[in-house]
Amino acid sequence: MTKTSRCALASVQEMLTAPTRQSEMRLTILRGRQHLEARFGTAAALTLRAGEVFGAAGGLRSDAIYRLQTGWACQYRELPNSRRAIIDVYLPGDFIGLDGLFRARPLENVLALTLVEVATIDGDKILTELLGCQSNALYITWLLVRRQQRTDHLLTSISSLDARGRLATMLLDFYKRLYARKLIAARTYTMPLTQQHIGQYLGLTVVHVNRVLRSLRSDRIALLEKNSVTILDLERLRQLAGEREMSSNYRPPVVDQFTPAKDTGFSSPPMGS
Amino acid sequence: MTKTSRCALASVQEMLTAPTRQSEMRLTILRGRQHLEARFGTAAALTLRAGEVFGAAGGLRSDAIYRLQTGWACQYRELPNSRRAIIDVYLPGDFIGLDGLFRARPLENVLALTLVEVATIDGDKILTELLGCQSNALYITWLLVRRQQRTDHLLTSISSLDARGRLATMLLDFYKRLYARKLIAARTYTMPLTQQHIGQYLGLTVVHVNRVLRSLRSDRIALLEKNSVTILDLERLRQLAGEREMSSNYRPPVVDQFTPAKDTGFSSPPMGS
DNA sequence: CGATTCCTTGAAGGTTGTCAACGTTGGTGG
DNA sequence: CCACCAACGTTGACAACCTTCAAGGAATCG
Repeated sequence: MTKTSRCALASVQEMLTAPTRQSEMRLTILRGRQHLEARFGTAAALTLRAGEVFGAAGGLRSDAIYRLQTGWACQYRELPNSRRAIIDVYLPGDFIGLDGLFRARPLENVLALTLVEVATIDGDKILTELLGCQSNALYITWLLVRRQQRTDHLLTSISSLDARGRLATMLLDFYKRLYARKLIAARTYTMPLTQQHIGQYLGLTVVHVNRVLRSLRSDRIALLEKNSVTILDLERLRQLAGEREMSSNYRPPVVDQFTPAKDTGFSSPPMGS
Repeated sequence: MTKTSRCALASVQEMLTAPTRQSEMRLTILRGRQHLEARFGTAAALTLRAGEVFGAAGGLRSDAIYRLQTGWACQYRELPNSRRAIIDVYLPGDFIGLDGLFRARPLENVLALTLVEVATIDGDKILTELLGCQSNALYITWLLVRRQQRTDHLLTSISSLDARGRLATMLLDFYKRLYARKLIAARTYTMPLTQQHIGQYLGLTVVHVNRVLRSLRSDRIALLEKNSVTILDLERLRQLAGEREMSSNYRPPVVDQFTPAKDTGFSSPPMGS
């Protein structure tokens, strides 16, 4: 623990960097995940129909925490315009409302996109309590950072790609997230967003979303019909989304280390052609 | 302090809502803030010139935490396009790199926009350590949520407003943030972003930013020249930004409760005409 | 003083939004 | 079972917004 011993190790750590140092942190985070899992395991489950708003139903307190067990949901913001912007889409396994400490009212702006089952941890100061334990705090921080990264990604996509690129990003994104949780195995998935929703998510009009989807279809890149997405040409989709070309030594980022999947093991979707 | 007395107060708390219940949490968070302040007080200060990238200079570890003491900085993302999207702008007083736990390398994508002074807390597992204390964890969570809210706001603005609206949002935003920290008192402030940066921040081209700025000037709404912003017609600026009209009982949101300002007291800018 | 970066302006063309109309689907009640 | 309705999807024409290309002016720094 002396200053000198740490310095002596510095160069070694430099070379090993992440793997070793992270491994102990990983264990701590995993403990946090297990703890939160256990909490949600015994939690009251709530069912919402498509179109219902979280917090409107049920006497939920302002700082409840949710975990989406099945179904999709989204968070939105409204402008006096009567426009609506969708800022995040939640998939099965996602946590919702971790920012609840700083809300005044119950979650008003989260919408069920399908029939949805949510586990709810209610309580007056639940977050404060959870943050009292280091491993929980680490896990919650990790979850908040994940959410931030999703938003940053969407923001980048919207502010620097055209409609085609944004659509490609979105389709790819859902694919990766679903795959990482073992919710799909092939390049097809059901996506309950309506074209209206897609427009609100990507900052486009319904009409234009429709046009671009058609062009993606006619170019045999991707297919969306009846809530079902099929990726036909992954490589071109990635190009459109502005992702870097794959080199031989490319290692896809591990995106979902700490979200429990149906099956443990690898967590990156097959990206090869 | 008995359970019954708290229950008896429940209905009263309902009416007062936030103030009372939050007050104890506020104290905890404030302890966290003081703790972090103290940490940064003794921290090494680093100086960067405009255009320099954080983490490039100095042997900073991957999970260092920064606090911007003076100057502006921004965080960006790059696309293979060779395009660049600015996803957040940091003002004096802001913390940078709290998501560092989950980075592999030192902060590469934060750029000094001016001459910048940053206090740095370096160390192998500094975040893990900080999260071990409840009040720190609460404060850090609060900071992460603030950052998320900024991003959400920007995202909403970009995805549902035209260029005029986005510019208005940005000008208003900086105004509010600077005002809340007592860094300005009037409706004028210096803003070191170049029009190129503004374009990258709002998803527009330089040329168009220039044109829209000109139109805002000729409509006597706002003025930007030589890194100096002057808000001429606050009410119209707010309308453009899509903010709700002010009603008589409108209470502006308190945005910056826990960031130390030059002076304690109120923290919402004057919004009246 | 040159060189670089930033700002400014015009003209042309592409992308996206608006408006309007119609087709399709799914649910509901007679 | 059919008629109806509402929500969603689809298509065309046109206008508005924004980008691209190009070139010149202004400011800043060595």
